[in-house]
Amino acid sequence: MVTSSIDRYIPQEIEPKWQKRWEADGLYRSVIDESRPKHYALTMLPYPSGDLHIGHWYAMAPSDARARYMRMRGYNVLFPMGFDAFGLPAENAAIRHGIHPFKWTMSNIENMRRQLRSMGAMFDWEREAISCLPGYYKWTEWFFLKFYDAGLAYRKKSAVDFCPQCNTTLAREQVWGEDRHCERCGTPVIKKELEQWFFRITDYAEELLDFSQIDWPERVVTMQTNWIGRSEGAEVTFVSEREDPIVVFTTRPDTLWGATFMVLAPEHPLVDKLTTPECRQAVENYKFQAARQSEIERLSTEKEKTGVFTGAYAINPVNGERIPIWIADYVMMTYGTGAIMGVPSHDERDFEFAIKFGLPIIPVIDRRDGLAKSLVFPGSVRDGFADELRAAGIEFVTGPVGDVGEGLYVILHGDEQIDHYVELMRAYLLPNNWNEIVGARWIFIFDDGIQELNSVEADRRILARCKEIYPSVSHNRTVMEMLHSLPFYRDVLFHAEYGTMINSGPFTGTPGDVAVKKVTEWLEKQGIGKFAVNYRLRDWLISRQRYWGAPIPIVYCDKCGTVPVPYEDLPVLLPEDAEIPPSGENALKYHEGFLHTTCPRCGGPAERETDTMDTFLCSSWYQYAYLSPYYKEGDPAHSDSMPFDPKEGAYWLPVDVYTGGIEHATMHLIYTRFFTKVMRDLGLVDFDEPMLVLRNQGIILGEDSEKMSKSRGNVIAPDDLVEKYGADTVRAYLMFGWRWELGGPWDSQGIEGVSRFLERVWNCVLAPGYGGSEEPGEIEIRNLRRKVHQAIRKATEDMESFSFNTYIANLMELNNIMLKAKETPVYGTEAWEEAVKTLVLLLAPACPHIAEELWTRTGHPYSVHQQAWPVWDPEIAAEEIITLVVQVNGKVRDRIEVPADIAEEQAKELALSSNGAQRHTAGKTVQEVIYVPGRLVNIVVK
RNA sequence: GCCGAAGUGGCGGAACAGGCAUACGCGCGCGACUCAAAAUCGCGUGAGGGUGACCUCAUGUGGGUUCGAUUCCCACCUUCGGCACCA
Repeated sequence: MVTSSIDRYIPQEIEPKWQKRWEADGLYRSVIDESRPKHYALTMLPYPSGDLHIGHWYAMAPSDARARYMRMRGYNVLFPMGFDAFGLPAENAAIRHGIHPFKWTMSNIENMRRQLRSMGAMFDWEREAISCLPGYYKWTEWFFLKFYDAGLAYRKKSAVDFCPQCNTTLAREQVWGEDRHCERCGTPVIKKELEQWFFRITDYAEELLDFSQIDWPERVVTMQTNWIGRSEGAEVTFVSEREDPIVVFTTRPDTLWGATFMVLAPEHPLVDKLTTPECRQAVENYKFQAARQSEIERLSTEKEKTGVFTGAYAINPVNGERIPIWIADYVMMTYGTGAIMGVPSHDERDFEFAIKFGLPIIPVIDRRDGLAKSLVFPGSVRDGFADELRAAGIEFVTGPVGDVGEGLYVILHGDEQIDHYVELMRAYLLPNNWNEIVGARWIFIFDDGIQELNSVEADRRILARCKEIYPSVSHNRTVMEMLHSLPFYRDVLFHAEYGTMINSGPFTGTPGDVAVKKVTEWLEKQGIGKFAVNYRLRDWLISRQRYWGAPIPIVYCDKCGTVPVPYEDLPVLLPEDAEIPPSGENALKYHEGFLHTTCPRCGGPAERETDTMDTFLCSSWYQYAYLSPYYKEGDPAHSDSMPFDPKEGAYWLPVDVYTGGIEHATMHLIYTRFFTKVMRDLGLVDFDEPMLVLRNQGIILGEDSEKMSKSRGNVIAPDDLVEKYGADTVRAYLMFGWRWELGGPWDSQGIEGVSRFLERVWNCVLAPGYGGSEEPGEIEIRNLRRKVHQAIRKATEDMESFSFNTYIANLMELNNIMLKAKETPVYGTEAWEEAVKTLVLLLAPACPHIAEELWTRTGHPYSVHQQAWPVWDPEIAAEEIITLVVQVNGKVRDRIEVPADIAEEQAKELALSSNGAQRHTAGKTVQEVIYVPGRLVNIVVK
């Protein structure tokens, strides 16, 4: 079996050899085979930037290994590859090097194909799909028309995010970070009012929140859930004094009685109508500022609230209170109804706004913690008050109050204490003074009685009284503003928790856990509001002002307006002779031949839409494109065409396992789910989710633990590594070095270890071993077989759970044990042959080339990649002798070797009589003996 | 601020479902081979103590549950990621 010449392991020789052979044989061609179960393994397609980097390898090589494992498990596996080929870098290259985006892209693809081949992955190249080829983007355009026909594509003028560097609008998902920068180039975006095309992804918001059919990582589910941002509440209709209904969305209808003002977004359509002549100028100025502000760079840290009064008033529908209507940029036109009710007592933002502009703040929800505070001003009470407090067990400290002397800072807990305090205060308060209790209760004690802060009216009354007594508070516009000037009170002036309703007319006393529901029901009955759900998710802005993308198949006709290009005329081709302006503007806008066309409806002159589609559209359906790339059946296309071969779809879909980076959690991974759900509703597929299982790999950092970048000079180039170590070593190291989902810094010494491992495997399999004449012992043979079968079990479990690092470690362990056995008479036995065969088979998914070479050299028929995954025999894998740990009071004191099937009583006996146990139980009483079969005996002593 | 993930030797990391912490690899030390070095092979390698058998401590920190906790619960600290005036 061993070849006579013990060649060295030279991956550079064997790898290209096998790659050629596999390709020539079509070994990885995946065709429909009803006799076998299918497995569609998909890994995210690369953008053809020109070079495959180590991150691509890290994503693809382990994915390939797993696809190969599934194949050995008997599945008919589809593992395709393609290129997400539209996008900006191609245009930038065109500007910089004067090379056409198409040429640039295709030559990059050529190079990347070579690099991908060097990986030795089982890609089925006959299913390759490139999104910038007309045969592909014809279908991307077709999807646009289908969405348009279904009412899911619409054009709207609105303020959208625009990247000045990329010269194009962006979807909300593509604007990242605190400074709201472009996901691609990092430039902070600006706002622009533009007519843009949108996809109605919000129609699917509710369904997109349902992850019950898919096994996706928790963090992706969480990110998508947060991104969609569902919140339940109510829509309530307020009416302006001039009878204009203003609808607000609130999650806290239970705080309605505390709404003391309204705020509209500056762009709200009612603003112009509501604004009174006196306020018009200020409102106009503010609107202008607000629009401009988003164009200036946003320094978003703790922006102070701004806003202006419109001069108009609305009536609070629950209590008839007349409340002012303001506009402010902290209210977004894009969320809810673009208008809010201001409840400053129970919303931090509204509180801040009300304090700044002197709007009344009335608490309407009780504090659940019962905390209240009171500041006793110096000289406001008779002597002995502090002693009374002490006697009553009331917590307080003495401290300076401004520069007027020593006061008492009192902290109260619960109604009983507060009532007692009020009593004391009434007895001790000196004439012409007042004292207030703030927090759990809102009580103002004057020398002639007490007043509660329970309405806007009370606010005015109390404030007037206070000003009378103490004129230096005269500048305050509300009671809360006055209280707010004392830092002691600040943390109890508002709270956002649920609690019993107070100061809320007939609802006063309603407990917090039912308040929202009760009020909502009542609102519905009254016809002034209704239950409502809001989402943070926005419709998907798909227009891009770029040349290098799939054209939006729309023409604009003076007579007929917006007219979709007929299906039969697809694709709308990108003109090849377009000149990319150095400004980076859209070349299509200046391409007369493209721009001017005839209206498909009336035949008159018309202009084409020059915006192209977000490249995320191309990648939203690529898993379907792979089934039958550039599908020709529907040529010319028709509304009822299929973008892929339904026979292929019926067999392969949906994707069983999807692998890729987490950075797409709220972009590609939401879009493709949306696409699939629309496709289902259009009757194109019969399932709800595109990918059943998703696993994310982490990121490989440079050796300096920093993100790899050319400027840092810490980039690891896979081509160099393949040249030095061979692809198998690179693949195995990428699987071994880190927890796959976490990634981490590259280690150029770590890969040496894996390289040594493969050399040891080579030698283990091929170099001659024991040459003596002793007969092998039965126990040694059993031990080897046990290890082999345990290794099969472990390798299988690890592959199932994507635990690639332990999968490799397990093979290293097996190899280490085999290397020892090799120097014994076990070498050459049947058990040895089984071990060698198993090692090669288990290694095949990770290191396909060396496995194929060793397989052939050990006399097996080509190909190792058509072999079945080994099966372990539980009986052979079972341990006969086990090490039983002997603990005394939970500490390991001894280890004893016992038969695996030892009886409990016997195990306990042996444990008790063991040296270690004896040492630590001597002179003590054994209280309990715990036996965990196969693991340990724990002796509890006292 | 909110949401999520992760903290284990010098390093990457392992540990079924609460049961031997540190598998596997890197690095390091010693040894063999060599005139020498590299490569390779062998042995050792969490910290501290003891001549020794052994003992004590150690999975971010502090508590708790348990016969027993890296694992479960509570609080906190650090790092990373996402969101961010979302009503």
